[in-house]
Amino acid sequence: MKTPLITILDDEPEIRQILTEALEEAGFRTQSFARAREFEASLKRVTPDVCLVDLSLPDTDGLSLVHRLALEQGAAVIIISGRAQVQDRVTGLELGADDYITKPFDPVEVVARVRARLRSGPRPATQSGNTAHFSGWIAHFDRYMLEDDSGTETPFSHAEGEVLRLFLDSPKRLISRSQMQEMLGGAAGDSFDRAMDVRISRLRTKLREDPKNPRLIKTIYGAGYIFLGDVSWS
Amino acid sequence: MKTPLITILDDEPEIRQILTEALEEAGFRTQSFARAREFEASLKRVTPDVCLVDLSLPDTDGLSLVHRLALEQGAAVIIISGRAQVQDRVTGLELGADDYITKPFDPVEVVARVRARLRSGPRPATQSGNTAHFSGWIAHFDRYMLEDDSGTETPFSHAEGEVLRLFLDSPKRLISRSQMQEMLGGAAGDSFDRAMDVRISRLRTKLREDPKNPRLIKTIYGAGYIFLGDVSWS
DNA sequence: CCCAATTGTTACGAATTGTTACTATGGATA
DNA sequence: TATCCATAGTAACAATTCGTAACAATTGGG
Repeated sequence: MKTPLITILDDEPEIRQILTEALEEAGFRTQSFARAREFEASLKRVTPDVCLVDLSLPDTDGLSLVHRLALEQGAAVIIISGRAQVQDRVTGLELGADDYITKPFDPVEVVARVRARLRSGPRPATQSGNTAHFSGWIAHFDRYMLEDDSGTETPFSHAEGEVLRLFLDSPKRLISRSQMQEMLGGAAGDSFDRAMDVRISRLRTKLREDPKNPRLIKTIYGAGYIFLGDVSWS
Repeated sequence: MKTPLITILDDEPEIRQILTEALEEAGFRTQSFARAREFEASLKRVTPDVCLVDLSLPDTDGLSLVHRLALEQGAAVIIISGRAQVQDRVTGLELGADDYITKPFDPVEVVARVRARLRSGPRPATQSGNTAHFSGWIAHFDRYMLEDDSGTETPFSHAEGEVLRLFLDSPKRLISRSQMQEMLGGAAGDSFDRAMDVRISRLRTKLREDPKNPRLIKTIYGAGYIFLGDVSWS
């Protein structure tokens, strides 16, 4: 994993320096800018992992900048602002910021919040894609088609697609039976809903899985299922 | 997408009510709990999208709960705490919380921060904390596989994994029988649950242990078990 | 209405887990 | 040391959960 890149956008040199120092101490790469114009220019070349943005900038309306950032870039956005009213924080967050820190701040806390944002991974694409790649397969949810590594396509049904999407949205994590019931049919009422087993069985057939020796959908007896395999959406 | 589920864990009824009201007003489903025990019981059935957790709970150490939540569950964790020191906030975030809100809070801001967490999607599968090395063995909890020093892999079951994880979380410390009952099934109802012995016996078989001459799981007659062996997680 | 595709239901075999029963061991006591 | 008994190990059995084939119900198109 590359060392994450954090960008700082603030017009006060002192703030920039404090943040830069603290972040580099913590092992991150940093870039800092005083004005939005330069900041946006740099975005065309590199994509930071987290952006720290001060709202009170001379040359732009900070909020609209945050809005565009949050929408277009994959970076997490943390607002650092002197405006501490609840209303300010709420509008900042509603516009798409991932966190809101008020001045004066403690650099240690800023670093901790940056780490928290990095942990939660890259921001999901604004348009959640409907094509997923995993372990040699491609699932086209727009066409209900499953494509194997040789390019052969097999159709899958709506019910199968629901289960598959559930797995692809939470790979490498235990998904309990009741969670599946809730997210899919919802009618979990009395316990024995074997329909779910059958759905999974049919999906497994299409994925050419052997449940005794699963490469993708692993059964955890008494607990649920885990989807192994690295998923990327596009 | 179904309406997100937010769980609230706080021992003050008033706080629970305020948060429940605000969140339901905002269109979320909610569940609230006063004590960690009930909260954890419900986690076995459903996975919330965001957990709001008060740290000052009567029946558990809130921080370790947060740590487990963040590691094991896919839910985002927001700490709500009366402790407002920077140091408290930093340790909360470092342990895996996604946000930290101090009391007194404005419910509107809480809702905005919950929305921010939902935007950033489900927490990515925990890359770290799922693999343990010990005495030539490697336990892959993400795949339920046990790898010996020659690289041969053996699957272990959910029940075996629960016991193994308990040992690996507290190596070289006495683990009493009642502790195991409590942490695992919890169904310690009538006293002598030999199921635990059987679980351990089966785990020992997989670890190729001779209980007469244990290298890893040592029985302390009348007291419990001790896991010998140096464990490191990655 | 008929047909085909999809989905749910039932039934039975297989795998995992809990329970019982018996054996072995540890530690106390005389 | 010999004896007793509570505790632990585990083989054998029972109960639970899961996989899936076969069949029934539902849906949608002619």
